[in-house]
Amino acid sequence: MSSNQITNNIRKLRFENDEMTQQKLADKAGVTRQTIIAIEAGKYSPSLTLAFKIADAFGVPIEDVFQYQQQDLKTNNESES
Amino acid sequence: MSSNQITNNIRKLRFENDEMTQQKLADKAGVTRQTIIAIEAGKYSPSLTLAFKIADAFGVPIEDVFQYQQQDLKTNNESES
DNA sequence: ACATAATGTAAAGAATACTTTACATAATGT
DNA sequence: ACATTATGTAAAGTATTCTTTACATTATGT
Repeated sequence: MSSNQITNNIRKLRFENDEMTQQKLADKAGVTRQTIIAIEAGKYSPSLTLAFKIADAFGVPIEDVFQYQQQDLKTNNESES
Repeated sequence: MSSNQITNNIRKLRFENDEMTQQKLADKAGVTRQTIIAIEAGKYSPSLTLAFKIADAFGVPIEDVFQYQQQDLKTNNESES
């Protein structure tokens, strides 16, 4: 239940950052490689703390790494573009 | 151990947003009032999903609500090969 | 051929986030 | 005085995240 509403660009960012390995990212973020694998694969979403650490590892804001797919909180009409 | 490294401006943002009550914020974020109380008081940090929902409730990016106090950033040179 | 590095799956247990229920207090309104 | 609203504490239970361990596959180097 409550499947994951968060997508991410971790794989893309790893390759853009000198092909950083999952292990290297795990070290930088202070978690295990398994955690990186699971999050990168979208199996579950990280804690906010880990999200900050991963974003820091790439030197970008959280929003550049993770995107929240809001399904329907309510009809929040914000037509942009 | 591993006490919370995340601070937040929820209380300030609530009052700036027409004195939004904790209950109202909880409704908007889809969690219970207890969860809002605990996070606002810094008892624990939210999941990334909830962080996004709370930021959305105020119409601001996550960084405007939550700040990561990084204590020791890991040096880059420890698994260089 | 063999070793090593990088990625992947799986599953049990520990740690943390979140819910539910219950009760308490101060402030406001009738 | 009484009811209602907003905030707070606490504690037990559920759900989710994260760790630990083990093993598999593909690619690269010697």
